[in-house]
Amino acid sequence: MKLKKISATTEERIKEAAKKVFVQKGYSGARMQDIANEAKINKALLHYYFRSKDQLFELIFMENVQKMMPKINSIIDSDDKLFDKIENFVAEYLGMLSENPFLPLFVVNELSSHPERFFQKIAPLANGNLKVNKFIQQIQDEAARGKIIPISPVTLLMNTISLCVFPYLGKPMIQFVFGFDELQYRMILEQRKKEVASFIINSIKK
Amino acid sequence: MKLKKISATTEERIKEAAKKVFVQKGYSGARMQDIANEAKINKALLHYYFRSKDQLFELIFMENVQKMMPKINSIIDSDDKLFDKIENFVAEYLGMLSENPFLPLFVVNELSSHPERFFQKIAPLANGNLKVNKFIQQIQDEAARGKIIPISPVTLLMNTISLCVFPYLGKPMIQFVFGFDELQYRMILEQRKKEVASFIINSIKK
DNA sequence: GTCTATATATGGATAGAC
DNA sequence: GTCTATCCATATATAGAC
Repeated sequence: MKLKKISATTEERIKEAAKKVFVQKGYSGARMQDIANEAKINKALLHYYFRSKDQLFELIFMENVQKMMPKINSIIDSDDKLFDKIENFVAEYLGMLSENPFLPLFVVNELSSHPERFFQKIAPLANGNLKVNKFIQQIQDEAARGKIIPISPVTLLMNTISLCVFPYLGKPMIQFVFGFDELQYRMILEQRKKEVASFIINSIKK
Repeated sequence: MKLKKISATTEERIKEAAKKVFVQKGYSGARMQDIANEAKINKALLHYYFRSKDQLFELIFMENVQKMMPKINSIIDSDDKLFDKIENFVAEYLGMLSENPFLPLFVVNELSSHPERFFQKIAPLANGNLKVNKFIQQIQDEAARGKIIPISPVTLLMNTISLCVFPYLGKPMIQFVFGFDELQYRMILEQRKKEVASFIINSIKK
């Protein structure tokens, strides 16, 4: 019996490969040859599908950045109670990160080294503005009711994101400092899914 | 009256310039020409002082990584009480970061994109192992005495480092998401020096 | 030590055959 | 659509004058 085509289209293979290489090496570290090798195709074909390195990068970058915002917004802007919201946020965010472990470094790194690329071309489309109004109100309400300590919403959000994201950004550094191997580190990341929310809630609970 | 030479030696100027450029653009993003311009000298002179880009980078990288470890160790390994230790650690660490705001991205980025460079050549010298024994003992003791919730020392340290470092790594991202300008962000970073330690202590205190 | 000029290598991009 | 061969710009590195 004839098998259905297993391999993805060339275009898809290139995008997969490009993501892998860009994420690993950053824009300027990545070589078109690396991407071609990774996709097991010829270098010229990259240019056939995506005119230039710049265009290929922008596409990959966009596709991946855009994944992040909507999810975050829908949680931040939900009607859940504050503690539930924090738990949902952490669960959702860490889940997304464990599926895209290199995305934060990719974003942070390229945002830092080529801010102009981002702010000129990508930011206008990405609509990066968080919907924080409801969230701010909740924090103020809970503080007024004496349920949590007074804390600025920005601080709370920054701390939450820090606790979620840093272990992915700092993976090699942390592994080095603590001496963890890959398996150990994966277990630690897994365990954090349980720990992080309660760490945050503890710190603001009265 | 004859003034003492104000300008640093050429070698020093190159190192300053190289740090600035490498930190800003990463290894592969940095151009020797950029460094030469920054140091206001000729490109050839770079090679005269430091044979190759690779060697220059390694030197800069090393010098900066080595700054981090000893300080951290001396605090972690001190005889201070746990809460004091956390406060000292955060104060010291955030102080260091505010003097070297781009160092974390530099380290994390290069560690991720060129792990081989680091692990082969740099790690053996840097002696990255944290002295955590005393710290572990303290946490276990305090938990046994019911002063803090049970928490793994690794988790506590990772969270602490996350809360300190991430705002520097994710600066452009956070600025974009929250819409902060430079001044606002600097103020937020400044404010965190007061907030972070108590956030952590709150979360583990019973 | 510092410069200008140049050699050499690398990597993005294109031409043209199939 | 996919390949090989090639072009061309850029960047590292060196030679050699001062």
